[in-house]
Formats: sequence, structure tokens, C-alpha cells
Amino acid sequence: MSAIETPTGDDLLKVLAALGNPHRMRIVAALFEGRNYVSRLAREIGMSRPLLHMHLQRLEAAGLVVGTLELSDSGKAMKFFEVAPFVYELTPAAVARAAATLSDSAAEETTAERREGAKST
Amino acid sequence: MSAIETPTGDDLLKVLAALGNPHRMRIVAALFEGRNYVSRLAREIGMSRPLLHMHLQRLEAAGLVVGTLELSDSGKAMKFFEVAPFVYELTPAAVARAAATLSDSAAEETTAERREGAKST
DNA sequence: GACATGTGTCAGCTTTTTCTTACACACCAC
DNA sequence: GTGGTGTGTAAGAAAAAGCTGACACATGTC
Repeated sequence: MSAIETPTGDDLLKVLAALGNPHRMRIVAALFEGRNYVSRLAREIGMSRPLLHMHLQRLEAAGLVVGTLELSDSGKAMKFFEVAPFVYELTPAAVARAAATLSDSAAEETTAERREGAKST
Repeated sequence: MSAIETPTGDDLLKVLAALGNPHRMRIVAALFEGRNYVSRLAREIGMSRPLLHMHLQRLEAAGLVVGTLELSDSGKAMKFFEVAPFVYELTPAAVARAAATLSDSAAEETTAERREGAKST
């Protein structure tokens, strides 16, 4: 399902940056034990709700968790989150493959290519 | 060889944080094509040497690359870097397992436990 | 000697990320 | 109505990461 087959550089980058944070790692771990809604999860892991909200957005943007807005029996809107079944392989080759398709921070790549172009052949 | 069998939370965290950066991803990719020494690598990927030095230290601290100080035939000291043969599996379960051993930012965990204790039963 | 190469590191600026506080809204129960 | 629950977001402070420039040292060549 997930990107075991060469994810985009930006894709992998987002995933690694998202998971490379103790809070977010813990959030994924907490959701791995079962889906939960924001306010409750915030209470359980002892984190301010706006902060958790931000981290969840980062995780969702990376495709590591999915959130669905549901209505409780009382009619209250509650946003439930659960982990996505991701599978990433982290090896030198995989990183190299992904890095080849890095787009965003092409700033220094441009710099490199300018040098490249300058020396011509 | 590497930590396919539940790396430490801090260990995995360092790896993910190190790889979750476009420059460092590119550095690993560049070294994957062959070992290289700092100044040359800096020139090739168009990055200032002090900056590359910093990134390499971060990667080395995470165990993703290894550097060895060698003496060229002329007697000049040159630091060669090469990628370490790391293998990490990135799945919800692996993250959850690693997160259980997270040590450093236990700050909010402490907070959570204080709340836990307060509400008692 | 001056100049090229290589190494490392430090001070300080800039940019990004993280986090808190405060606000907005909606629903249900009293 | 008030008070509890849930949602979202925006402004600004605080902290961390990224980056530059300048310095130090060593070696070999001209």
C-alpha cells in the first residue's frame, strides 16, 4: 500500500521531518493503540490542544495519520484520528533514490548547477 | 546489521531528524555514489564547507555516515566520509515500539502523569 | 616568502519551528 | 441564561535550526 517503492523525495522528506520529533512520535504511538479524538488525546498525553492540533496536521500532511470529523450521538462534532498503515524502508539506496527527485529546496541545487554551467563541458 | 530490531526511541529519533532535511538527504545520496572528502563534496554539491561540516556531524552522530581522517600521499590530512549500511523499518508498529523508550523530552510525559495522579481513580 | 590545497571551529545573524494564550463557534444539560 | 463539552484558528513570544564569514592550523609548490 504505502511507498515501499521509491517515494518522492519531497514525500519521504515530509515523512521523516514529521516523525523526527519526539512529540509526534509519541502521538503516532498513542494513536497506534487505538483511534482517538483531539481533546481526549491532548488530555491523555498532557499536551495543549492547539499544540496537538498543529502536530496532528503535520502528521496528516505527511500521510501518517488520517482524521475524520464525526458526529457523536449527542450531535457534537468530534475529530477522530488514527494511524495510516504506512511502510517506509530506510536504507542508503532508498534515500539516494528519493533524493534524486527532491524538488523544493532546489536553491542549492541551482547553485550547484550554476557552477556546473560555468565550467561548461 | 543495523537496527531493524527496535532501535531506541532516541536512536530512531536522531536518525529521522537527521534524514528529515533536504541537504542531508542529498549528502547521503552523494556519498552513496562513493566516498568523498569534505572540501570536494562541498564543491560538488554547492554548499559552504562549514555548513557541510555541520550537516556531516549531524549525520555521523545519527550513525548514518562514518568519517575517517586519512593522510593523502602528499601528507595532507583529508577527512573522508562514506555512508553507513543502515537499515530502518518505518511502520506504525516500529514507531510505537521506539516511542516507548523515548527518554529526553519526558517533560510532557511527566505532566501527563501528574494529571493522572491528580484525578486518581 | 606568497599561494594553493586541506582541516577545524567560533560568533552572530537569519529563518524556521515550536509553543502559549486568547479568541471564535456549536451543541447539550441544567 | 450559565457551564460543560467539543471544534478551529490567529497573534506573538520563545526556542532551535540553519547559514555565513572570519579566524585558526597544517602541508606542498612556486
